[in-house]
Amino acid sequence: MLDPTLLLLASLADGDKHGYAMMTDIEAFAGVRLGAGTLYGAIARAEARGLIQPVPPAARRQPYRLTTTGRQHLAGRLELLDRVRRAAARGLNYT
Amino acid sequence: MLDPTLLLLASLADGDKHGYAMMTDIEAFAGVRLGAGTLYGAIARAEARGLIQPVPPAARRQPYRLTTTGRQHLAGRLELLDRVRRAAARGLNYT
DNA sequence: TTGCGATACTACGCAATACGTAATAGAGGG
DNA sequence: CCCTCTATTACGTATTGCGTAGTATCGCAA
Repeated sequence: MLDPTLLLLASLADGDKHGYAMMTDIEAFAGVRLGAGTLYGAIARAEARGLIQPVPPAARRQPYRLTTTGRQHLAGRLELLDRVRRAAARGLNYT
Repeated sequence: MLDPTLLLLASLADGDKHGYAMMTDIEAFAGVRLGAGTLYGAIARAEARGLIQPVPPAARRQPYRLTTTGRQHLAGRLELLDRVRRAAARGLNYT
């Protein structure tokens, strides 16, 4: 309902992060706490789609980095969402 | 992947519309054409959730209207998406 | 007048995915 | 020593996205 992929990519735009760090970051900026299943599922799918890539792990952590594709995908998605926002603004008094 | 519910609510913010009109409207403002299954499925769910309500039908058309709840839901969702946008802008050079 | 594309929706089924929960395990504080 | 936080894996279910097919009306052009 909230597209965890978008949240995940937005979190990684800031810099490399491992799963749990994304979880807390997303909670901080979006106010939603993704469950483990949701988050790690989305991470696996994003990696399979080439949107993110794993970077050398440290201890129990597996950090990920946005790929160029992922960055483009994120930018495209934000552009689309902005079009939706403008469309909604036609009837909604939303700035 | 694109949350048809958001698109549908954004379309209805403009004024009452029936399914097919939403389809063409959404295609116009977002550039995506939702399949019949996607759209009418999302409409049924949005109605069940009280986000939209049917208004008196004309001929073969069943128009819908945003409820107050739906309008609030849309506004909340747009606000959330704007927070995501700002978060993404931390690392992405996106205006 | 018929044939075709657009309009408008219903129904169905599969595949993807969101989401909750449990299990595992190290680390640090009280 | 226990509890909470960190960090991830695994698993089941329910929702949902999405394609396709089917039905039917309408307008228009050949």
